[in-house]
Amino acid sequence: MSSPRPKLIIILGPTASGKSELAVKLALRFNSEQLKKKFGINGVEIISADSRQVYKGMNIGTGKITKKEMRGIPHHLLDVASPKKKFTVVRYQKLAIKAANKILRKKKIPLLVGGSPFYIYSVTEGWLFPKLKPDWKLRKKLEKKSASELFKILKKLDEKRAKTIETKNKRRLIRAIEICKKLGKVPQIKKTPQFDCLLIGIKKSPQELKILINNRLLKRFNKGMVGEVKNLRKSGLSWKRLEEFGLEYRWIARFLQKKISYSEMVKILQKDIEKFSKRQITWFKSDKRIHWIKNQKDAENLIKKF
RNA sequence: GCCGCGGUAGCUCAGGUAGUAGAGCACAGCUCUGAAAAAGCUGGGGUCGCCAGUGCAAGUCUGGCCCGCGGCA
Repeated sequence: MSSPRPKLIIILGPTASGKSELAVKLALRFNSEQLKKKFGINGVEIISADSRQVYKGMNIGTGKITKKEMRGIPHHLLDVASPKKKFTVVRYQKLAIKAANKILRKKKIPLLVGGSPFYIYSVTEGWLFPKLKPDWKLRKKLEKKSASELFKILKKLDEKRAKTIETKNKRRLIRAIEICKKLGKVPQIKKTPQFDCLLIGIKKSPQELKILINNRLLKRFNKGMVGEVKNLRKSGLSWKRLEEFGLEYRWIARFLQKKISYSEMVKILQKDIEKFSKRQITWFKSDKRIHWIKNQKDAENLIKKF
């Protein structure tokens, strides 16, 4: 047996559930002299686990925490990439693990906070992704083929992977083929978890969540979210790129292109964010390790025990 | 009152020549091996406006009635 793994606390939950705010409150609490002494730590720092907040210039639409709201708590992995460039989960994983270790070296506790399940689990599970960068040129070529054609190609290259892959999901099929072309086969994924994780989930009823999403959306528009997208456009982002970001960026882009009206945009966006939150919940729901909490006190108690 | 057009899933609508109904959206559930706020999958739902007629068989043909929309008077 190796020495016990360092501790990592994760705050997760659907969008608009109040993760960022809770995280700051918890951090402030555990930064108090009393608790620092009690647990023999130097405090807490926050690492964002959000696949869109990593981009510079995407603030209102991603609900990125402001300097003021941070209340002096250091936040990592915000604004670490240009929206012009593709940022992927492997890059995130690397940076997040690096940040966590840096925090631990200061004898502080890292608090991973966010709602991007794929990103969160890449860190907690320590997935070892196939060591192969995306080949965008190849992808573009394969994109022209139909799903069934792609499936046939994959079946020839790697029958085993073909058995478990979704036969109509072109994006996944293309990635699998990409891997086969370079590595022969799609390797089975290995896990090397590096941290001892405490997973805390924020629980909200569907009705509650719907209201929170709606109110937050209107607030974002009032804060100038449309202007933010215009600025991104001005800085050289294509409509296609904005489309890729999804949700706010996708629908505002369509509105700015006059493909939909303002009221349509607001209505569709509201629905789309609700659907997104359901997808997040689907992902978390099957994870029995998550402790679902109702309030800050529950979280504090869990962390103290941990 | 007359003439047109329409009444099919919660919504918008497809359904030559009759053979017990489909699509998109919505809703519900799910997947996740370098785009993950991405990309996909599965499912529940309809006495086809009402009544009668013709046919072995009627959203589908015939007649009547009801409702909505447009036009004429």
